[in-house]
Amino acid sequence: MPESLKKPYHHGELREALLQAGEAALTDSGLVEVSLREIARRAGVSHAAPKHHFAGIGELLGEIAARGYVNFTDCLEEAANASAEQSPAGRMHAMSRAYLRFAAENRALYSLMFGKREQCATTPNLAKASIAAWTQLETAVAAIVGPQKAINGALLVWSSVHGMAQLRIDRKLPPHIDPHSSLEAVIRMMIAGLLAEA
Amino acid sequence: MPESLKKPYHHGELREALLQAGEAALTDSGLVEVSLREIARRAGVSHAAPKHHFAGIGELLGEIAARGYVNFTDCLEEAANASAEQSPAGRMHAMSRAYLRFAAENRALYSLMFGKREQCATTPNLAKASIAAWTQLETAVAAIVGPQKAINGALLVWSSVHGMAQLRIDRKLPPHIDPHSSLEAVIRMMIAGLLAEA
DNA sequence: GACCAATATTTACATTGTCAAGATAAATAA
DNA sequence: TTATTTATCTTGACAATGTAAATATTGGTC
Repeated sequence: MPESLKKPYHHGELREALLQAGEAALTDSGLVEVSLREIARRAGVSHAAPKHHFAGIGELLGEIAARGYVNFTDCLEEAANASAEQSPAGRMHAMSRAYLRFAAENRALYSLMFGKREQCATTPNLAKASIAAWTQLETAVAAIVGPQKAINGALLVWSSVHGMAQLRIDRKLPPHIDPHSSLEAVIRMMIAGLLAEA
Repeated sequence: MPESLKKPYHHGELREALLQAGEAALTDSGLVEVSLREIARRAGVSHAAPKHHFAGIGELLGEIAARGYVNFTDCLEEAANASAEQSPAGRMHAMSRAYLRFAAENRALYSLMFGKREQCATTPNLAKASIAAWTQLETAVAAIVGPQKAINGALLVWSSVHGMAQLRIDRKLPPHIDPHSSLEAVIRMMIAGLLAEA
């Protein structure tokens, strides 16, 4: 074996490599099946190597979730700005659609971000990123119902969209329901509920 | 040790005992921590004894979830009938409140029922009980928006109430939010969204 | 060049879920 | 009543996991 192919004892970028391997393992194996040892295998290191970069699997998952939140917030922002209808309600509709789309396209990551794995540790990065997401939502809602009722309004929005996303991911909806075809109607009703309060 | 205290080799009612021990373990240890071996310990039998009554931990959890659904459906029915306001919207409000109450009082069981543990197997009992719950909800919604729009309406209701319940259980709401105090307002807005569609 | 701290590996241990092989008792048949 | 079968429970084993401790290797610093 030539010297140039021998893998070095020190990885060099292991922390970043573990985060990426973790994200890949998440989409491949699913949230429940993913394990610290498997992530280490994917990164090509021993099972105990992650210890020097993360206190445990919880911290690793927490950092992955934090990165997920950043991406998530960007997606929503982008969708709102790209919306044809630039009224507050129109922007909210676009954001809701983007929310559900993100959840459908990142099932395991979404479940991790929103509590399906209790091992996931609330790291400072995660706390910051998740608060940013909430603030974004609350701001968008305030543009509809005013700052006074923004909290309750945001709770309605988040609850309905999160509930639908999670029920869909977990396949807990009865078989005669096609969530995709009902999606627009549910968002419309939810916003109607907001407007009634405004 | 007197003969009368010596525990018999055969339990006699192990299946039922395991279900009850499982429910108890669920509320004590939480959904994530609960294990088949711990349930067996609680029931006072060896770790492999459950095998003769349940194919695996998934089946045991599935049966526990099924019993949870039955209890859940009863709670909602009872709340709707006990409601002072007997209009369809009033009954729906009472049911929503009962839903959130059930979730808050049975956190681990609720999370089990609604998909937080993928190991949970969909046994025939579970399938039947969960469909009954959905039917109950859809009927109550149909009384508000008519049978035509009942599916989408029920999806809105279930999504918002489930989302709020799960976010609360997982403590994923930002600290400045007190879900309990927002509860009534969110339910009201959700029903307003329904009525707007009617 | 010697030393030290950071980073990886190896080994070990307590858990878990599941399976296979025995032990025990209850039900059934002779 | 007695023998046999069958259901139930225990014991022991296996692979897998997360975590911790001890060891090896390397890069940076004096």
